[in-house]
Amino acid sequence: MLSKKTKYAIKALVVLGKNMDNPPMQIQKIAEQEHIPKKFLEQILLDLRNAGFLFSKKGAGGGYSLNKKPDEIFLVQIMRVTDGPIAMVPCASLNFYHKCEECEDEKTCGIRSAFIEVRDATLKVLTETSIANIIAREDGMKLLK
Amino acid sequence: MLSKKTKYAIKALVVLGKNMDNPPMQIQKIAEQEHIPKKFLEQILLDLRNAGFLFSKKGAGGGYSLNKKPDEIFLVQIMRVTDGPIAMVPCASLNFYHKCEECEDEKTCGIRSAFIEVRDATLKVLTETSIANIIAREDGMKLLK
DNA sequence: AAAATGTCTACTATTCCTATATACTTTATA
DNA sequence: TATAAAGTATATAGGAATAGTAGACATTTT
Repeated sequence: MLSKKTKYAIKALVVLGKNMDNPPMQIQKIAEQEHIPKKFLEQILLDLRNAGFLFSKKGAGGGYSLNKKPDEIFLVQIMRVTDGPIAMVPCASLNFYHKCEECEDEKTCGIRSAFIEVRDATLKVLTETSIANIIAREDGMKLLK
Repeated sequence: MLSKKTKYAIKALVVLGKNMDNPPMQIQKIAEQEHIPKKFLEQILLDLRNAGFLFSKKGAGGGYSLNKKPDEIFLVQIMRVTDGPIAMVPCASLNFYHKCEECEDEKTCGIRSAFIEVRDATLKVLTETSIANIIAREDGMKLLK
């Protein structure tokens, strides 16, 4: 399961992706609109900003906006910042690898091998899905209603 | 990430899958062989037994053996017993669905839509990979060494 | 100067995971 | 039939991670 932190992060990025043509949006407003606890969201937006996804402006009329184009921000990037590894076992992780203490021989571990496949299948979707893509999905689904 | 519980569960099933032609194997022996805390493993094996994967025999000469053929036990089934949902967001789960409290309209949620795709990609591998398959991988990798 | 915003650090509460403890039941066999 | 060798079952403790809160601070606009 995603942490709520990651889910909120994606939600915020989607909102800001929809807000591209407007002035920066305040934490307060995002929090209300998406029903996210404001103080929690503050921290999350800060992380996203420090990771380079967001631009922030202080003071009156300030707020947050995307620092990249919505089609240049992918789920996999967000998740690695907020949740860490994508893989389901540490020994199958590309970016957060570490050895399973109990494992005798990783090289011939069938479980690891299987979960590398899982990782690759997951990664394919996560690296292909951008904020722009999510917005497009929503536009599509709203039309169908 | 998988819980250790699930990882240990899979390890135990693999060991027992390799032990098909022999008498039942004791918790103690599995625990030692796989470096799993014995008391923790007891609970896990009990869950697997109650879920129908294992057959157990009490008393001297007792132990655990598989209750199904290794090619009839799939990762997805094990994970659902020990960890629960496969999906990364509750609203995208097939077997453990529940609504995201903060979500306004699930029907047009692009995040949900994307994570249903992730779920399906993950599920494809997990439903195709059996204990027998994992054992076959290990045999294959050992030959290559 | 005052108000509106984001920044930063620390703290707390809660939940979940991992593991352990203890008492009990069943079975084999000496 | 007594004893030892297993599994069964439930409770609980400790720790780590997650979720959320508080408060003081910094910057910018008006």
